[in-house]
Amino acid sequence: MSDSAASTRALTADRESFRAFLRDHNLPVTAQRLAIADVVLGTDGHLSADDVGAQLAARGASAGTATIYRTLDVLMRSGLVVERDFGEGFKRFEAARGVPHHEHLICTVCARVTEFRDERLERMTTLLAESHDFSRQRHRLVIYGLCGECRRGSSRPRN
Amino acid sequence: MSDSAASTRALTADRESFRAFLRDHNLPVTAQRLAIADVVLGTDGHLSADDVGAQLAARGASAGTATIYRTLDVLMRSGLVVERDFGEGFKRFEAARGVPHHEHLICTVCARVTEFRDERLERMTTLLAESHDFSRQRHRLVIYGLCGECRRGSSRPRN
DNA sequence: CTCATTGCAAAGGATTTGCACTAAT
DNA sequence: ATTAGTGCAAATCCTTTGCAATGAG
Repeated sequence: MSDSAASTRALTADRESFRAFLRDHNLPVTAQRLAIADVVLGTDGHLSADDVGAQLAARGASAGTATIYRTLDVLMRSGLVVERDFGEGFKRFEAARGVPHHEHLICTVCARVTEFRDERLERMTTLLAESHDFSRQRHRLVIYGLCGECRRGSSRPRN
Repeated sequence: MSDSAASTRALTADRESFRAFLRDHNLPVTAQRLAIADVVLGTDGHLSADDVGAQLAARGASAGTATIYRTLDVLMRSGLVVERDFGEGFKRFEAARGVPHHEHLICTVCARVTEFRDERLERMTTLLAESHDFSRQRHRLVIYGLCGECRRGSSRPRN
């Protein structure tokens, strides 16, 4: 099975989940909501609100800025999308894809974002919190560095 | 020796470092710069630009918003202050106090910020980056949870 | 005296909100 | 028909910038 087939199938499932969420909450199913959901749930990237608008345009659809933000909010409340803040001055949105939690590696040259999960780290953060009289609820780790491609100089780094 | 005596001494040293930095870079030593430096270097908290303005007012001093931001920028370039983004929609500024790097624990009830440093974590992030073909430059870890006081219910939690 | 800083106000970018209009149920 | 959603523009929040007036060296 190809990656795109897998992602299409995942998208279909999530799309249905979103419709169900809207129905269960008596929220109208609008073309804009579905289009925005398709964009965000159908990508494994981390999109800004602006990126979502651009993706809509690329697909021949469109939605006002306010609608994009409002729909992203609905998607977050549905649990299908999570919000990320990498300290760039704006938020990014990522399909939750049922993944419980993961960390991010960000390339300081090309801004590529890579995800990973590590159990030892999960345990370590719990212990670290406890040793400072905190009870851990969640954590966020971002590692900044050079990705392989940029380090090997495929394109000349600017930093 | 009391804590306040220690922090006053540290403040004096940092204040001098800042004057030296200004001199070395042919930057005028102004009353505003010194007042802002005093506020930020004399606190071990994490202040927003707004907090700095409020602290200035509390001390009978004052500076325009632009000057506060511009001076915070000078302080960061001098290495005496570091910028933090906890995803609140604005930046916070913290006296570097010669500490090379540390993580943050944030209480989700009272917003208290506690700092700590852990060598194993430093090493682990390097290894995690390497295992994903990244070369680590720096990282940021924030653990959210309940601080001891809030957990013990000194004041009733809202979460 | 000369050049950088200051403060104010205007400009900016990201996000939110008010409101008349349109569409879903 | 109702009720909520949509788009636009105005408003907000944090931060930066332009520029005339001010102050440091």
